[in-house]
Amino acid sequence: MALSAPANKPLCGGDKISVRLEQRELPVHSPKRVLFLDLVLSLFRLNGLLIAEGDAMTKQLGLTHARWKVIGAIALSSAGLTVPGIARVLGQSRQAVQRITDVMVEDGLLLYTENPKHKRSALVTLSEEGKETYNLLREVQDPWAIENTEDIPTEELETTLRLVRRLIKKFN
Amino acid sequence: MALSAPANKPLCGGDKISVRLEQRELPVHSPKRVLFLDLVLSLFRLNGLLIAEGDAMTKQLGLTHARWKVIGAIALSSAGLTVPGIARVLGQSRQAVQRITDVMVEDGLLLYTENPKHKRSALVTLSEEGKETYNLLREVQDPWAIENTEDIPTEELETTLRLVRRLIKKFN
DNA sequence: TGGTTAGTGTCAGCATGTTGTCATTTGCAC
DNA sequence: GTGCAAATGACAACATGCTGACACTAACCA
Repeated sequence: MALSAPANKPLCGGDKISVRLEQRELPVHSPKRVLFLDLVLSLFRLNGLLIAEGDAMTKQLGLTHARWKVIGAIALSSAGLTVPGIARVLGQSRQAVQRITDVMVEDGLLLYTENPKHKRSALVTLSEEGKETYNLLREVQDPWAIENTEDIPTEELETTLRLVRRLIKKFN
Repeated sequence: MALSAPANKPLCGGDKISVRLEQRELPVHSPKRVLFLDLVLSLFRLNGLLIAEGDAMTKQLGLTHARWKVIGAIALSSAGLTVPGIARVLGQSRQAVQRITDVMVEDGLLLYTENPKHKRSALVTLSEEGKETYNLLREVQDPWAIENTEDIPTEELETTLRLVRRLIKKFN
């Protein structure tokens, strides 16, 4: 096995090794089933790659993927979000989000502000520093998004997004 | 916020809360860019949901997502895989895979067998118990795959898979 | 009003994954 | 054959995420 991946980077296939869903020792099923399982496996890989992309992209900003996800969620919400609210948006446990936001408040990126609708559950907002960071995030994220979509037809993006949303709804 | 998610489950939105990529305080960009960022966020959520699905599906088998990913990768490889090989297939670091396989060997699911091509790097194979587990895995996975695709046109699955693969190649 | 149910904060334990580091082995070019 | 770069194994530190548990608060209904 002579591959050229750096020793400590996630080794993200795509080189000589590629997995196809072969049918071995088990009866063949519908091609759609194979298609779907193949898609699921590919989604796992794409997820990892996207996180790696984001981390590389935001390393200079001192962000990690957990952090820019939170910043993005807050920045995109018009109404204001609580910790469990962010968790719902990101599809994670509230405990996981709580831990991240606690550290980010300590680091001065976020603020807990009073929530008129709930005495205990504070609203999480961007501090001035957090807003600046978000703007910097946008500055690297936008060119990245544009660059990666310029050769992809809008219709394909729409079809994919629709299917992904459909699956999300299904598993929700 | 009156939601009905169990207290300790990943709170996977989709209910009243939905994030749309609004443009606030920043110039509007191409709709494609918004589409793409929306897709990325959705993929994060779908990834979490798929893992949760898989975990729920395989809980009775005593598997976790890290484990059925490994079992699946080994079962689908015709040539035999080393630890770094599995890592490449799954798009993860070899260290992470090594830890999982070590435990799975201890648990009797996997075997390290001699690798004629490499003195130090053993081939990871399924033990008898591992093969049984894989068959059980297939028994729950296949109906799941069929159930979740019966109302989705094959062409959409193909378009999505193609796009996902394209992105994988791009980030690889 | 009082009670029940759901949502939230908090702490702890554990599983997973990345990165860094270093020694050792392989493979390849010379 | 030698030497070097890449691959691998091994260990450690750290970030992230899930689950369980328990107390407290909010919301809702009879």
